Amino acid sequence: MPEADCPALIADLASSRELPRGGTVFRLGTRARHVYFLQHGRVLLHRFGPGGEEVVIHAAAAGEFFAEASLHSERYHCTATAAQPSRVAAIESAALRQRIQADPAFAMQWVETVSRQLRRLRARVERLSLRSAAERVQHLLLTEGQGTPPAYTPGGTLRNLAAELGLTHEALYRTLSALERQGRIARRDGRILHLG
Amino acid sequence: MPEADCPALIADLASSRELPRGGTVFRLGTRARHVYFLQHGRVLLHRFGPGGEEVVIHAAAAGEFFAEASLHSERYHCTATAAQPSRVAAIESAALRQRIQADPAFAMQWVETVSRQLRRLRARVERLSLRSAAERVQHLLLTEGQGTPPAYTPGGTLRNLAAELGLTHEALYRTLSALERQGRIARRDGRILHLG
DNA sequence: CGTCGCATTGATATCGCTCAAATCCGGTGG
DNA sequence: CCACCGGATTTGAGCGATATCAATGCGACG
Repeated sequence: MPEADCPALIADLASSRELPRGGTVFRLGTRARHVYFLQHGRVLLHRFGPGGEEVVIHAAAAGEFFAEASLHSERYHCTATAAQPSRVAAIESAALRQRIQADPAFAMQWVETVSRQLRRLRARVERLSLRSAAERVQHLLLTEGQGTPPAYTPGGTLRNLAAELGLTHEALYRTLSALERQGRIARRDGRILHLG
Repeated sequence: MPEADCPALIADLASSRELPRGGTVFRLGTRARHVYFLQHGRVLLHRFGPGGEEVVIHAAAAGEFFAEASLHSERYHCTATAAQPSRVAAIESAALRQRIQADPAFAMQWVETVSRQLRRLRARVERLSLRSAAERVQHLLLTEGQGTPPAYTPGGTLRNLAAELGLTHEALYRTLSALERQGRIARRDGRILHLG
């Protein structure tokens, strides 16, 4: 099971909380006291439409911060619940805000943390805008791959990867097989290599 | 033509530059001297694969910052070119970094700017992960709509909206018609209303 | 050893893409 | 004022890629 430590940056401000499946991290309308870091599991941020339909705004994955907006907002604008048994680190917004204002070097690091996420997310949006499964896979390899030829190591299972690519797992399996048959990618011990 | 002013926050650090279609904003590997704000037009951030295939990492839209990462990076990791005649405001990274470190209130505002983008982008990723066109439209209305019932006003044309939703314009037109026929949405003077 | 989840492959249905054409609209120039 | 043009909007027909449903093998784990 992947277990991500809260970045050293703010480890001293964080306190961990364990949540069962379905557990609530925070609720819409309550005071925004904490920013969170997901150590493991899966947390959904969602809202409800007028008719009661659930709308997922963000599915946080292990190793990510979420609800950073509570730094700048009085109350939460959505509800967060655990879709799986999860462990979250809660960081007091006030303390974090305080430190950003008091420690310039820390402020830069926090900006960097957020900016990096932004960049990755933009690449992901671009990837999801591609129409074909093969294009999405190749975009992933070329933007997230390391070394030459670009090699990508899925963080979790291929099923998870499929979800991240906006595909069903069946579609991803088939696409990988097809690309491999065409000699455009290769798979070795869990990694995916991009060839010409 | 939409013309976005550079946020007052940093207007005094910015200097505008006009670009023809195809003009280069910055190139891969050159020194990361500026962060940019796109006033109007369209700028593509892209990289090239081993075989020379272009990979678009981000398509910046009017009113957005781009290349914020140059605050934390020595060199640009991609190339940016104008896909249309565009106007960009260039903000010196060094000056911006300087101000973040010297002015705590400014630092908080910059963090807020970036965090807000992050939140919107996450919602967009979630939206693009939905399989059906109707679901994407309703997600858009419920997450980006204002008032009750939620009303959404497209920034540009429906064609542009279709691209943002990862659909062809034909698919979007048909989906809107179908939803309207089913009484789930209504369209009045350019706005789209979500009903039940 | 049974169960559970992941990986994989097959068959079929469906939704959205592609190509095509008609209309509308604002702007432009004669 | 009108003819013309380009781009947006809208609707149609057909096809293909991906979702969906289904089944199997496999490894981990209790």
